[in-house]
Amino acid sequence: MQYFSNKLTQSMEDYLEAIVILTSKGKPVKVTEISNILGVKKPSVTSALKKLNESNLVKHEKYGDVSLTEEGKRIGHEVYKRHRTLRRFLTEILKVDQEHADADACRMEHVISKTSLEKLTKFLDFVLNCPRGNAEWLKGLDYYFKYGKRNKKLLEKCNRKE
Amino acid sequence: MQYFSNKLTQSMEDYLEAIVILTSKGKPVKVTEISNILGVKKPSVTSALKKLNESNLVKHEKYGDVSLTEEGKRIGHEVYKRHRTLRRFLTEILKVDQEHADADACRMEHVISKTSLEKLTKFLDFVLNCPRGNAEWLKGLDYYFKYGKRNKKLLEKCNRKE
DNA sequence: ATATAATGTTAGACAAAACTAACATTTATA
DNA sequence: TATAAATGTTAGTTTTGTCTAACATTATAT
Repeated sequence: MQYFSNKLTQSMEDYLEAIVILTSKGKPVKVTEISNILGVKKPSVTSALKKLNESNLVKHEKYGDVSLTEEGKRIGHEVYKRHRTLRRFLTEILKVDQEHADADACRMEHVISKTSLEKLTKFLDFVLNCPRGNAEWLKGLDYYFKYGKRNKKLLEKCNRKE
Repeated sequence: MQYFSNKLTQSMEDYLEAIVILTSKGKPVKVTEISNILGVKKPSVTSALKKLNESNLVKHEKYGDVSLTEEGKRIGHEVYKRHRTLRRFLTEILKVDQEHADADACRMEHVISKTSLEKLTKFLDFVLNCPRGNAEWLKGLDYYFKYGKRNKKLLEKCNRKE
């Protein structure tokens, strides 16, 4: 039995997330691919895998393929979900380009609290699955991003007495 | 002449930000206070100040008070502004409590890109300085946060043909 | 089947940023 | 003003996570 309560470092979370992503592609996960996806050299990967193996988050034998334990999977997926939520906010609400959105999500995913992430998720649920009112509102936002000022037409609608 | 293009580490940004905040209180800035505000021991502060002094971002002589150079001020204020923007989003849009909002902002401020931050700023400008339409929209969001579902009354309004 | 390429590991160096313990200086106080 | 308390520094250790160089293993291809 082991205690997993000790928080993982950002770096270790990155490794787990990368393995989740690579695993989802169906092919066996190799050190080199992790190295590429994370932009670190291979010895760094070997060393990280050793640690994660000792923490029972990763299964990896010398020269072998890499896979996740149940707990590793759980954490990796969680991190990846944080990533997707943040990226979704950045691209769909803030209209940040893919590049920046991904890079930012990749760093913020390690530091946002559970509390804030839950709220962000709700926020996205609310805004993006809306019958109609918010579509209107989002249109206004798009316009504001594009032209730096409010769309008069939409504005009038808003101001008008109901 | 010196090149400041080399990115500062998160830690060094934290020190500059802390000094900005302490400076704004009017009293001379001491090592101990920086130590308290950042939750590190005093030798860590001394050592950080030494580095920042060498990079011409901080003025600090042995046993003396701490102050910022122009460049240090510039960077420190920038970081602090990022912090405030993020906190504002977390508290005013996501309704995250002060504690979490501050902690999260404190970490995210170092990793969010300029691009995303600018968009976030615009977003807040748009949403929070709105004549009326968005106030309505925000009310809906508040309700959704509170009760986990949409307010029927507000919803009807949204759906109704205009 | 063997040489070569690709892949993976080991060992050891290094940097950042924290820490503790011990010492130095400054400030406050009796 | 002498001494205690508060404040600050130095030296040295530790942790984490990189890296390079050299070596080991596995896969590929003639």
